[in-house]
Order: sequence, then C-alpha cells, then structure tokens
Amino acid sequence: MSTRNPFEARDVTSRRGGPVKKPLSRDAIVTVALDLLTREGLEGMSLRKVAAALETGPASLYAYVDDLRELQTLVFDRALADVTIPREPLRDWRSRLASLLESYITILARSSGLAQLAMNTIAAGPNALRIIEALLCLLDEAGVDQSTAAWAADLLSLYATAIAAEQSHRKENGDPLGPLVRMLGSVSQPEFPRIHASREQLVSGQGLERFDWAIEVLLKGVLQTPRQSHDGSVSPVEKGSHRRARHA
Amino acid sequence: MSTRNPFEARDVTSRRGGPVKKPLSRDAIVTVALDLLTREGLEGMSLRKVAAALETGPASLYAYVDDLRELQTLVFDRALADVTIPREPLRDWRSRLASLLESYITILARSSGLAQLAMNTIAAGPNALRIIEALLCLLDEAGVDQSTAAWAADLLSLYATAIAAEQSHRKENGDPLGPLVRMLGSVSQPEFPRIHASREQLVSGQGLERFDWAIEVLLKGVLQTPRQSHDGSVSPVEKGSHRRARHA
DNA sequence: ATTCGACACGAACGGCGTTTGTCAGGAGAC
DNA sequence: GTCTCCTGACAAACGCCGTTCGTGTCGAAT
Repeated sequence: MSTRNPFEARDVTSRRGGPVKKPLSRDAIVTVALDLLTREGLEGMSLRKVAAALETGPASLYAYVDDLRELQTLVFDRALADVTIPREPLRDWRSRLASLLESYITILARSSGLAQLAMNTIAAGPNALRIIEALLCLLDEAGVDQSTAAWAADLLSLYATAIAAEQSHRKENGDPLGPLVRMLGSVSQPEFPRIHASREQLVSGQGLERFDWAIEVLLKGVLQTPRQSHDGSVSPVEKGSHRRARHA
Repeated sequence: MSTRNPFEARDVTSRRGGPVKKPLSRDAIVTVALDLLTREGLEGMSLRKVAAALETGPASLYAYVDDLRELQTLVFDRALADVTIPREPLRDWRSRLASLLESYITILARSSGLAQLAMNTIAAGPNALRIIEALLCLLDEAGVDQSTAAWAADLLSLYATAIAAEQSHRKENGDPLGPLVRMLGSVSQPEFPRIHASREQLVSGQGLERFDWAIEVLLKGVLQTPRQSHDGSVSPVEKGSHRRARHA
C-alpha cells in the first residue's frame, strides 16, 4: 500500500467512456459506496457491489482507490460533510457545541453501517478536520486552554462516536433494545444486585435525554480539569500565558 | 438464528474422541479463538482458522456456536475475565474505580483485534456484568444516586472502550502515530489554524497521562451532574429516598 | 437388535478482496 | 501520419471466507 495521502484527489482521467456508460470517477465511486453503506450496511459496500452499481467490475475501482480500506476512509469523510457547524455569533458556545455534537451523532446514527465504520476508522479527512477545528474554536471560546482543548476535542468526539454507534445499533434492531435487555432482564438479583436494581435505568434515556446529560457531564468535567503542567501543578502563570497567546 | 441465550452453556457431549484428537468443547473453541484473535487480529479468528487450530473443519464448530458472531461475543466476554476488580475495603473509591477502568483498558488494548471486537460487540456476558456491577458499586460508594450511576457506568465503559481501541490502534502500527500525525503535520495553517497550533498536543499523552486526565474529567462531571427527574428538577426528597433504599 | 438423536466434518455454495494479464484509446515523439 | 508508451478498463483467476447440506458414526433409549 502506498503512502500517498488518500485525501488528495488523484488526477485520473478516465479512459472509459462512451454513449452508454458514464466515465468512472472517484467522486462517483465514493457517492455510490456511501449510498450502499447507508442502505445495506458495511457488508453492502463491498467492492463488487459498488462496482456493480456503477456497471463495471471490481478491478476497475483500483485505478481510483488503493483498496477497500481507502474507500471506506473516503466514504466516512464524505459522510461527515453533512455535519453542520453552528456559526451564529450571538449564540452561546455551549449551545453551539451541543448542536455540533448532536449533528455529528445524527449523521453517524443514520445507519448502523456508517456508525460501525466510524468505530473502526480514524477520522482524518478534510471534513473531520473541519469538525475538530470547530470543536477547538468552541472550547477556546469557553475559556479552555489550548492544551486541554486538544484532549477535550478528542474526548468529545470519541464519546460522540460511541453514542452514535450505540444508537444506530438500537435503531437497527426491530426490537430496539434487544439482547441487552434480555440479558439484563434475566440477571439474578443475588449475583448482581445493583444491575438488577438498575436494569430499567441502564437502558433508559433514548435519544437526546441521555445525550444531553452526558454533554453536561463532559463539559463540566472539562471546564474544571485543565491539563496539568509537567510538574503536576496548574500554575497561575501558565494561565496568564494562555491569555496572551490568544491575542497573538 | 436461535434466541437461545448464548451465555448459557449448551450441554453438548462430544461424540468425537479417541486417542489422537481431543474432544471438542465450547471452552476449547473460545480459548483457541481468543488466542488467535490476540495474535492475528480479527481476521485471524476465522472459523476456518479456529477449526484448523483444533484439527477439525469449520462445520464442526456449529455444534457449539450458532455462527461466527456468537463466537465473537463469547470470546469478548472471555477476554473480560482478566479484568481485575479492585476490592480493598480501605482504599478509596476513586482509586479503585480508576484501577478498574485501567485494568479494562489494559486488557482491551492488548491487541487491536480485541479492541476492534469490543468496538463492535455489545458487552452482555457474565464477565461484562461483573464489571458493570463493580462500577455501579463504586459509583454508589461515591454518593452517586442509582439513576445517575446507571448512565455513568455506561458513559465510563463507552469511553474506556474507545480509548482502548485508540491505544491498540496506535500500538499496532510500527509507526505508533501513523496517518493521523501525517495528516496533522500537513494541515494548512490558514485553513485550520487551531488544529495547526495544537497539532502536537492532539496526539500527545500516550498511555496513562491522557487516561488519568479523562477519568478526572468524567468523574468530576458525573459527581456534579445528577440525572434530572422527570419534571426536570433534582429534589432533596429524591435524595433522601435514595439513602433509605441503600439500607434496605 | 433397532431406532433415533446428535456430534463430526467433508463437500459444496455463494460471496469476498485482490492480483494478473490483455485490450484499447489517447498523448507525445519523431 | 506512424509508432511507442502509458494508463484506464475490466475479465479471469486466486485464495480466502461463512454457512449449509449430506453422510457417517456412536451412544442412549426402547
């Protein structure tokens, strides 16, 4: 596998063409693949199926992507293009941050295929960067120092991805709660007393309710937990230099 | 696929046996599969490979597991058997909780195969329940009400799983930081100024450092964010009843 | 002794990702 | 204009996968 940056578009000029079939392009491949992923899940996005949808053979795709993994990465970033970055200047950062994460989760939870892909793919494309940049801006606006914000952005996106996967998994099963509820329902009280007592709460809070609580938790925690300096203490001088850097 | 509880051991008496081959058993299958997963990743745990390691054919495994998915679920829970639940009564809950999560992350991050499996599998087996029960106990000891603890346990385990996956992914690549660093290193400053400024911090803090900070964040947040009751307020009466239930 | 149920497992089916090799078309050089 | 080279297009093939089907064997029950 090459070390070429997969997000730089190769200038490939399609040699195929004619009155009947459209020329292939990476854009078309990613578009079709995302559609298949959304409708049929990760297994529905095989190279064969993508190629068939484009009326060609799977080997043709290798002129545009190195392998399936690269296609998956491109598809994931393409999906993130739909995430809305809130930009109203009069709106408080907290609300905008919650909206950003909510949009992210909504996009990912749209289909279990996408959520599953997100759980296994490093988000490093232009759209992912757009989102991280927005997170960092919002955290800065919240008064979080740059160093802490870096880790907080990671924490928030990790959690958002995990929540999206959880929601999409529940959405996928006709029985929305599925095997987990069956397991919790059959838990023996002497063996697992607290689980037994909490079994309804463990699966409660679908959609926004649990998300809202969790964002509260994460933001409260982040705002009160600046990253420690190397000697383990948070010094007022460090805070001061943070403020100066901001106006540079 | 049946609705049988996969964690209840089927009483299967092996009909195969003899001086040369050991009788198959579910335990042996799961053990071999976990070993293969650890050494060769998720793709290394195919039914064919597991069967070959047991000197049989893949079809033989269907007497013991319904399908590959069930085997994966069993393997995941088996791996969680190694998670250490801290039980020293004189040790404070915070320290024990951090140790529990650290043990969980260590086990999962042991191999990228296991971490990947954890990202795609609902933890609902006996060992997973053991961990959730311990989390709930510790949160109770921290003074967190039952309702909030239910969600907090979920939040903590989601995050721990995601961190483990992140760590295992980095561990797997010889270049421990890999494509993400390359991407961050080539980010353009005018387009993504905050990412550019934070690019080193975004990937800093391997191992315990970032984990310790994140646990601080999550615990601070949880302790200050009880779940709202249905009418949106937290009432002292509700806290009272929580305390009474505790001594019941 | 006979029958039944279930483990054991090879063969086969349909599917996958990827590589190899051939063809055809376009660009560039002469 | 002709020739050569490069590259997109893509069929065929390879090796691998999960699962089903069918057959054989053995032990328990009658």
